Amino acid sequence: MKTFYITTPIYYANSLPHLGHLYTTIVADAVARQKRQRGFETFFLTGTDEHGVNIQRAAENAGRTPRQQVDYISGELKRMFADFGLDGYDIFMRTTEPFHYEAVQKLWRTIAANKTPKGNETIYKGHYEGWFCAPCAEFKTETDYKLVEGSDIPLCLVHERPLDRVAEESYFLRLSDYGETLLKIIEDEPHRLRPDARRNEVAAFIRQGLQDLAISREKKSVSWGVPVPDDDNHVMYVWLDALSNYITALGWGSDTQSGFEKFWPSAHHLVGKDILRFHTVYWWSFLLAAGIELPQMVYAHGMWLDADGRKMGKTLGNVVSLDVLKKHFQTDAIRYFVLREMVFGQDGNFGYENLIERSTADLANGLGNLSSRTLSMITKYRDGRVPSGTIHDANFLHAKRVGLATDDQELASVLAHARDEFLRRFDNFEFSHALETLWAVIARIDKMITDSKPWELIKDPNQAESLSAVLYRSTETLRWLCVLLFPVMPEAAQSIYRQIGLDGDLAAMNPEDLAWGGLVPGTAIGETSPVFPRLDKQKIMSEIQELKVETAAPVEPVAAEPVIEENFITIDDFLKVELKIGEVLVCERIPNADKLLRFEIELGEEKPRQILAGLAEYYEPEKLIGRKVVVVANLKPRKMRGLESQGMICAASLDGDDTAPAMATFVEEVKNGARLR
RNA sequence: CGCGGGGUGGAGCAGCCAGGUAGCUCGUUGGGCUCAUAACCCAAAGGUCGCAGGUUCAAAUCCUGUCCCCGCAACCA
Repeated sequence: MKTFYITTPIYYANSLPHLGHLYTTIVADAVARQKRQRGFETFFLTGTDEHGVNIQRAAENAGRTPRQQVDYISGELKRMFADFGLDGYDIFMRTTEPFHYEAVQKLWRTIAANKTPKGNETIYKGHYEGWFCAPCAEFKTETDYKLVEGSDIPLCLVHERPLDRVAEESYFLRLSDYGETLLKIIEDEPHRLRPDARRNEVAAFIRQGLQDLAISREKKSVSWGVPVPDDDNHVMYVWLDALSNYITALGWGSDTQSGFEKFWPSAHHLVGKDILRFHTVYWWSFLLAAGIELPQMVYAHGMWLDADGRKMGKTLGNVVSLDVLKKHFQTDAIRYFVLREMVFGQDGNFGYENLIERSTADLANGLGNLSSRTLSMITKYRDGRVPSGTIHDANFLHAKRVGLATDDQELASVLAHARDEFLRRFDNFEFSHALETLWAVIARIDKMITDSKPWELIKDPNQAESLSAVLYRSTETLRWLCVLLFPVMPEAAQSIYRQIGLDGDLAAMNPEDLAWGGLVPGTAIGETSPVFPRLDKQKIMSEIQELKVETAAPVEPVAAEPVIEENFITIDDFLKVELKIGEVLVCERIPNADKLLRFEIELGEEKPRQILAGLAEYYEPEKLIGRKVVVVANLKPRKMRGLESQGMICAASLDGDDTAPAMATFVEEVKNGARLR
């Protein structure tokens, strides 16, 4: 039997579910459903990655044990999946499962027993000292962190949080020996890494040269993880532990490997483009080192941006809320939207308004309306029974007169072609294009109905067969669409199917077996009701707005009281800050810096001060020369771009507002060096 | 020359890899129709496919250069 194995990433159990989790899982769910329809024995994996120092921290912050933390998050994720009808997975993998521990340890041993392609030991013990970011789960080099005034501990650029200085014994995987092998695979077997643009990116990364990879941490610094075999002092690095879930979940390394043997050869990983490197360079190296076949495909999809194409983030407040989605939208509409809107592999825009518009245009006005008008006519004109589509010779002329084809052949072949194209596109992960082909069919049927004017045919006894044919063709097309669309919108498809009067389970119907004429004339249609209720855009948008205000509001009063108290400073505190008036003598741009301006400022001291400020985006340097400015004169000097900045220029701006700041100045004449107080 | 993505009618996008009369959705205007969830159908207006070269019988598509926008990185006390 044909098999198919599809995975989402296992989601890191340190934060609550968000749109990204929902999206990848919807895609995997749709693919899995279609493969099942088509007779593939399918295994669909999702789950949580539950180890690492970051989860230890998240647990501490929440006053939980790590175990409670991961139970909580994986519970929330399961609940979210249930809310959105994503219950088709075969395993909810958790890396804290005992069987996973055993299997990962076996993987470690297997790797250690092998040699690299260059004949070296795969794993060796060494020392690593560096700045480590727990959320990223990786060591940071100079270019990956920033230093902040008054602290020797750098911040991670991604997470804006202090790094840990990690100087410890560590096991390393000799990744540096695998670069050439990896490159060759990427070049010779391009289907394993998609889409193309991402493949090039990964290849470029490998060509830069691979560093050996630390694959363990000392237990004393990280205890929450899988122990390294035969060394009590070490715990596995979280990526090795996490990535191997894709095989341990199938039983690799256990007594019963049959699942692994059956499904692994057809493995397809869906990942966000942010974790592609881990799923190719690292994961593939682990597999190569262990002598295990590589997955068939790693597909990196894009990210959802907001309606204006900006990255979603808490600071911008433009994050799509799963609660809002659940409250206001049908899950099938959401599923359709994400699959239709995003060209798979590229980034896409997600706004509630886009979702409403597409739901209205494609689902309510398109598919829903076609179903509605067809079934309604069958009720009114044919006593609720699907009529025969046959037009006999005697009525050919009548049919031709209203522009109706006398047989079904053309439509049947259009549908067959659309079906093939849909499946081909779907197989190729081109969901958006796949769906387009079906909507072209809907438009065609709408046109057939409008052109043949059933409401007039009903008045002419000679056109009885023409009318029946129109209704049959439309209904039969709907039947096809239900089978094809089931993976994308299971509930709606099944609902329309039932309304047509059919009671089979679409999950088990192979679209490849669809044949024109499968709908038996005489079938009594079911009870009809709108499948996609019309959405009132204004109403929904204002409700969403209210919800935002409601949820945002309560935070403030609670925080307000104590904070204000703390925010007062004494006059002594203020006098510590030496604010002086200075005159700009020199102002110029600094090469290779977009934001920095270099100033020389006369403060009534022996020498002018050199001060750097991030104003280049807002001011013409030449125009600032001669201007009086307010300078913080006793700020600790700091180097930027290799130049020392000996103070700071005061300017007004709003937090989170990226409009131009305004430099402080005076209306009256002030002498250089005058102090503000 | 830091890395990547993108510039196609009013808006959002597809087409580009495998050159051959520029397409989709929404919007606008006019018309038709009434079976249908104020829906559906037709028609029209609207594009120098960022710009400049080149290859070619033929370029949105391939090549070279260039400008602009968006992420990321650097830089912003």
